[in-house]
Amino acid sequence: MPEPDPIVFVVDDDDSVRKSVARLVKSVGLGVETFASASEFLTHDPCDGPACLVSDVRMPGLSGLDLQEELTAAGRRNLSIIFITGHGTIPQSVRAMKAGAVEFLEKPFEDQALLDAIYSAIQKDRQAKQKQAGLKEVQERVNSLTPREHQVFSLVVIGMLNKQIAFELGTGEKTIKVHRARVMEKMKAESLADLVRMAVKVGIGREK
Amino acid sequence: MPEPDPIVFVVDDDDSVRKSVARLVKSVGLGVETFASASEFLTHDPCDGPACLVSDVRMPGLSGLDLQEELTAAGRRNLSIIFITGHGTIPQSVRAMKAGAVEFLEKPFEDQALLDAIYSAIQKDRQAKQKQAGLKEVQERVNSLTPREHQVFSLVVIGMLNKQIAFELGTGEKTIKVHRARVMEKMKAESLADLVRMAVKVGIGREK
DNA sequence: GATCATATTGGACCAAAGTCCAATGTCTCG
DNA sequence: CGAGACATTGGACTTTGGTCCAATATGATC
Repeated sequence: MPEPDPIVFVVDDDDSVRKSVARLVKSVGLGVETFASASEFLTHDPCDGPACLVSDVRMPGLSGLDLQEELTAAGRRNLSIIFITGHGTIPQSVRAMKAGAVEFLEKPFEDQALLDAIYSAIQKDRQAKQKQAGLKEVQERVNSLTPREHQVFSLVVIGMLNKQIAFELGTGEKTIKVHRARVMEKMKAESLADLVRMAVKVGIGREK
Repeated sequence: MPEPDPIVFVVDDDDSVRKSVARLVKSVGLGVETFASASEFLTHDPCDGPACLVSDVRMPGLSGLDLQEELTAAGRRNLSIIFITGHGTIPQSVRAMKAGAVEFLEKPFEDQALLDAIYSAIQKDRQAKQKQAGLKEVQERVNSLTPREHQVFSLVVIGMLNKQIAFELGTGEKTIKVHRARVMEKMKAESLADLVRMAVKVGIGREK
């Protein structure tokens, strides 16, 4: 499947900044979409492909930091963010970085500095999205398990024997085998090792 | 095993700052050790218990940021760092936070703000040390494996059958069983699930 | 040469897990 | 009420893995 081209979202109330950043981004062949306010950006649909956000800090209405908070609170997307600001403060930059921002640039900045940050942010976003896609895939398989299968799954991946599981669930060993086979099939696991790796991924059975 | 009391290391060239921070830290019952320069701190032995570092940014000789770099380069310890500064800049704070600093405070700051940062840093340090201890434990077991055992280990944890492993290594299935049993014993794994979890921890056999 | 760790193989046997077939329940839906 | 989907349970059998025993070969070290 061909990966969509990376898109850079630009949020700034200053028209001239939007335009100049957009021009810069386009000049290196990246896609760009601009927004005049944080709330405007928030109405935008999340995108599938790799992306990042370049946002001003100080804006009428929602600030850039508020926007960052909204995005992480919404949870649905973990967009990599780069802040640019004319009159930023250290507490602002610290807060932004703590919340996971990739870069915090003071105006005026070198074009290359912004581009470097953008490349880095997109790369980070790409990896995050990839990881999340894998996790979601596994999570869906887990959700397709019946309650009983889920129990068996949990006990199998912490190393319990069928016999022990049967005792634990108050049933026969033969029964567990069938459940176990269904789990392997539904989880698309080719081996127990596979299954355990998936369990680790979704955080099942960390401790005994 | 009783955990040692947390220690706060303070690095600042200003004697009065060292003293006032030390007093503050002691007042809440935490241990404290002060250093007048980054290089002085670097000669200090790494400590086992939970700890954190409060450092000035601007100092004669090695700066606080240089110190941070040295510590991460040395690699031996991942101390949580809190920076305090009288005349810091945004680029400095961004660099510090990118490098993993817990907090970056401008003087003057509230006592409580520093204490909050210290508690947070110690907590983070505790978790990091705990995780690293677990990892080191497993890594040492892996290192105790003979070359052949290591091969078998790698193949077992990606889900291959003894028969397949034997073919892969050009030897008999019976032999693999012996190696496999040794691996389980040396790795102190009680089950295959256990073994796979350890492999995930040390990053062996992520992909097939 | 003797000792030790490592790698290798064999046999006999048991335990565990996977496979195939069959049979209960327990739902919802028409 | 019956039909069908699904979860659940069981028996008989095969394959795989683990365990106990023992044995050989190789290389390094002392």
